[in-house]
Amino acid sequence: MKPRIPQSEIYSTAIKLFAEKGYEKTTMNDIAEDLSVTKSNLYLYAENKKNLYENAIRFGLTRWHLAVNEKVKKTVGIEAKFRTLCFSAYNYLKEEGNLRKLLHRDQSIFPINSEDDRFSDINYTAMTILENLIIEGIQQKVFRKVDHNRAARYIYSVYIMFIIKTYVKDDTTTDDNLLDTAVELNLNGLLIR
Amino acid sequence: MKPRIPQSEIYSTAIKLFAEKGYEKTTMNDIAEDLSVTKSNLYLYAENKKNLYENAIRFGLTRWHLAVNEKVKKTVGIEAKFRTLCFSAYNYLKEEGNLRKLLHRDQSIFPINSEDDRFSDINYTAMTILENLIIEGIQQKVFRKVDHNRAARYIYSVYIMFIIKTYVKDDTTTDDNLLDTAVELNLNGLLIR
Amino acid sequence: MKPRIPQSEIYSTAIKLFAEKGYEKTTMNDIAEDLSVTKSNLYLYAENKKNLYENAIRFGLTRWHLAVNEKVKKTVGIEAKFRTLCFSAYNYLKEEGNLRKLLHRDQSIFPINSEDDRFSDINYTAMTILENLIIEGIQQKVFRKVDHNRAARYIYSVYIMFIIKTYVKDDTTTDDNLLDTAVELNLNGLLIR
Amino acid sequence: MKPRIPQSEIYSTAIKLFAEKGYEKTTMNDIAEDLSVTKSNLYLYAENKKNLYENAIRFGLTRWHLAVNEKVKKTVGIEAKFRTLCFSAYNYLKEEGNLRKLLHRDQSIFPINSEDDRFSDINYTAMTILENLIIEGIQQKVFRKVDHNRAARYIYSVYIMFIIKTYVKDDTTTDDNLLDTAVELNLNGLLIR
DNA sequence: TATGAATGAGACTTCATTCAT
DNA sequence: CATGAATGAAGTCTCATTCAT
Repeated sequence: MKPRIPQSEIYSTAIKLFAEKGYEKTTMNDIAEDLSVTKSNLYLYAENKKNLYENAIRFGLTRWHLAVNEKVKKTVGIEAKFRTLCFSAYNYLKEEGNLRKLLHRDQSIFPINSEDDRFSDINYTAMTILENLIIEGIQQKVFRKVDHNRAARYIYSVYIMFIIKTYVKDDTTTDDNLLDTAVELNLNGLLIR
Repeated sequence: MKPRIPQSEIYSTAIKLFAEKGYEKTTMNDIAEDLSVTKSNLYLYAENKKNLYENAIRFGLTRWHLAVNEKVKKTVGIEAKFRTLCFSAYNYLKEEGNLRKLLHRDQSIFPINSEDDRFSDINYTAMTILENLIIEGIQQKVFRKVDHNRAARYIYSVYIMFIIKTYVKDDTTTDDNLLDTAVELNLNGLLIR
Repeated sequence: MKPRIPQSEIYSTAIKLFAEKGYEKTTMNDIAEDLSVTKSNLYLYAENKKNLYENAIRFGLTRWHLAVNEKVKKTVGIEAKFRTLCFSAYNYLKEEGNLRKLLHRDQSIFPINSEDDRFSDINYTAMTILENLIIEGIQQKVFRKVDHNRAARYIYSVYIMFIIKTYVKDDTTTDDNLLDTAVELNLNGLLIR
Repeated sequence: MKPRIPQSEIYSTAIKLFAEKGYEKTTMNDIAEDLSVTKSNLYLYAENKKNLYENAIRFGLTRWHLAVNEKVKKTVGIEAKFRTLCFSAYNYLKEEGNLRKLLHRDQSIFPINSEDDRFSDINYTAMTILENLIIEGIQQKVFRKVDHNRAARYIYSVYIMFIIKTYVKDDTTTDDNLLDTAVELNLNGLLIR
């Protein structure tokens, strides 16, 4: 008998298909077939379509944040951490094309306003990492005394938008320099001269 | 007998509904009803749903660009023109909530890369306005010698993203200062010091 | 183009099929096919399955009551009216096998308690005819002074049950004498000796 | 290891659930869960759903009849036996709400005609008790010379129907007087004056 | 004996699109 | 031009039943 399908596989597949065809055009059957499983079997793992969609995104975002956080932790120094945060988040999506495409498709995943944010919990943790970095920078007199919460929210969403849009299709051909510029720009904006 | 429905009315209605409920959730019937017309009658004006969607967007974008262009033409001086471009585009969307919501929903309307751009022709004209402004600025030695095409593309999409995301829901409550900052930042980046 | 299907035809067909196979086992497709119509077309006439079911019953009951009422009106004399009421109700179902089978299947159509009666409005009119008859009989000193409401409710439901259960399958072979006995028994119970 | 589940427990549970939600709406899973058993395990005890349903009813009816028969045996005198039969059958259902509700739901369990009676064997024994009582009464010249078989069948089903319909919902609030009246009425009909 | 997993058949419902009038 | 009616394809979801362990 086939082994239990791991949730991660289900979510990965769901992300892949939702990314490729969009929520509406992706049928539960598509996902089931891709998993070499019957549609009804898929319903053992997913309560319903919407649910599967949200959970898959949750799964993808969390994995992304974990990876980024890992890198940031290993870095020393405020400025360096800031750059690591930006670039590792960026590079992760370079690999995970499906997640990227999904985020690209469904912009509502990252609302600039925390109200009506279905993933506020996840987005919150991510933003908190950034905010803490800014706070730390301010305390260390590296950053200017900005409104750290607003600054975090702003930079967070700008990067998200930026990252998502910068990539092209499936290939990862992209203009890294654009990000360089953007990061330096923002970092500069924060630094005390 | 009911008069021929003007295309503009059809497109406006389509934009409104697609904006409110999204492409998939909006039915041809919804649109027809809103126009006080039967579904079958609507098919006299629109080849099919996808077609109607694209044409409606085309219509909306064009009207937007025309309005912006009008304002820019009336302005004198490179820097002033640049600012007018940004702010009038922004303000237009403040009024046209439906178009804004539609753009918000379907991010693929503004791909950063011209390939796979369904509206490349329209976006192209818009970007050209910007690019010409930059070229003119360079010629007048007001702007630095940047890659004007790339700069235009970049600034164009950043503004688009920014504008779309900055608005909140239906109300037009927004943080105008954020745009101020962004505009000045970019303008500064272009100017020769 | 095929003409609009009359509602009565839809209801008749629905009654037939629901009677034959029961609510759950009857599919919308079955009904549609029997009407030589597509399933989706059927949905133009019926909001949904449950709805169609209830309305079909409503239709059937109403037609039944109208027919009975017609006969009663033409009859003279309390006792005669009482008998006409019982027997014409009985005979009608003899013809309308489908309605009978449906009532047989779904006993909840005739709850002895008016609460939770989905068809209280229809059942009410029927019972009222009976009750008025009893009231009239009491006034004319033909019937004993019974609690006319309770008596009506009791007799109504006993007859219903009786009538429904007495018939056999499709053929109308039945023991008319049983009804004779029952009617006389109840009539006797009401009469002043 | 869990002990073998007694059949009686399975049937009781099945009756309970079928009574509450009806045949179609009750899933094998519901029953299994209520028994704290897996669905697949349930299939060790029940061949299939229909089968389980019928056997559960069989079980319930038999237990009912046994209880009633017990009481009747202990009673002396034709008339008294007749009353005991009616009232103990009635009172038993007062306690066994689930069985009652099930009978209420599925009227086909008691067809007035022995053909197409799935439980003819069980109903037969019950009716036989009644018929024998009538025969005995006739022999003792207490009852009139009626067609004992027909009388038994008639009275049996009227009582069944009556009993089932008289109860209200879950509570056992009911109009006992109605039954009194009915019993006396029928008994009167049988007695030699 | 027990069970988690799988499945196939089917249910209801929605809609873009066409067609006959 | 206009439209009511019809349709077909597809979509989500449920469940009795079986199978491999």
